[in-house]
Amino acid sequence: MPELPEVEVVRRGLTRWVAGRTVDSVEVRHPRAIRRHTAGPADFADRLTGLRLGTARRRGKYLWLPVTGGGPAAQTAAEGIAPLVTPSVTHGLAILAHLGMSGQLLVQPQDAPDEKHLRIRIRFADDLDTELRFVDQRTFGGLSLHDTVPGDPDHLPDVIAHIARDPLDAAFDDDAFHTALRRRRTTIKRALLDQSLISGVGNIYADEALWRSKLHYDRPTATFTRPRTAELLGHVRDVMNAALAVGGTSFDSLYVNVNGESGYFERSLDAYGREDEPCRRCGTPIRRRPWMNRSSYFCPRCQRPPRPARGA
DNA sequence: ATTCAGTCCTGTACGC
DNA sequence: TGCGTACAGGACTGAA
Repeated sequence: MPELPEVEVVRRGLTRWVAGRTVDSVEVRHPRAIRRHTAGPADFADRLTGLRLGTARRRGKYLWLPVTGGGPAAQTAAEGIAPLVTPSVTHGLAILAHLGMSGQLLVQPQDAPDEKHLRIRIRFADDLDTELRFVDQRTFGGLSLHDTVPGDPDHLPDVIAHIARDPLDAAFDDDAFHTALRRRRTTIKRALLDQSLISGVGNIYADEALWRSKLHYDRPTATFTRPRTAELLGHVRDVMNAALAVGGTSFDSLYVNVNGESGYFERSLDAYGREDEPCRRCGTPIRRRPWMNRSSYFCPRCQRPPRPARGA
């Protein structure tokens, strides 16, 4: 499942292979893949055509491409003629992407066979002979076009303004996170998955960071001390950086790769998916517990459950 | 305001 | 073999 490290790999690939290119045509093959674009598939395709893509950005698991143009200069470019004036004024628009559970953004030769779950195809007004494809088996992900937050240097799409910065963002505020954590009346894994508190952490990296921190997923956030929060954040960053280091090997290829090809999941996970396998610290079998319609993996010895609250 | 259950989707694995 | 069911699970929605 694409979480922050995988999405970052895609971001780099997008910047390398499609930034600076101008959209020539858009084909929406499955309306659900643009369901967040409420004006519908035709509007999405029409408005995207002629726009020039900027450098890909990321916050947590969200990706976006700020776009410029749409005016006469861009139309000239769409006809394959070099524009006299490069459009530089932002229209305050960005293409937002979320990969969901199974989404992939692929840069493919135009004559490559369609993938079985190809949802959106974007062709460009140049002679590079490659196109951008959104492929998504389960259609939890999608693309959409949005206004950006006025004055935001990263051209953040307005619809994700509520998403917190992620722990690899230089502007992530550790102290503010700790304060917000203490204020919540919830448990630590729920908090880690709350994208308005900290973004980019999904089920896999939550379990991994908790295992590294020797913390049980049901520990109340109100019990967190400043050092404990700092240690947890350190482990979140470590596990994400480790994944990024492995997953980052494939972005050099033509393919903007997304899922699992790094092998990271099979080799390096300590808790997630390891039910009944020995804990790499103490040898106790890892347990799986149903949790919020999914699973939590943990070591019952290293990660002791919290003492039940009095009066419970 | 905050918390949380329900919902969307499809391929795979598994028991009978 | 085929059928039904559980599971993978991010993020939005709406209710409490």
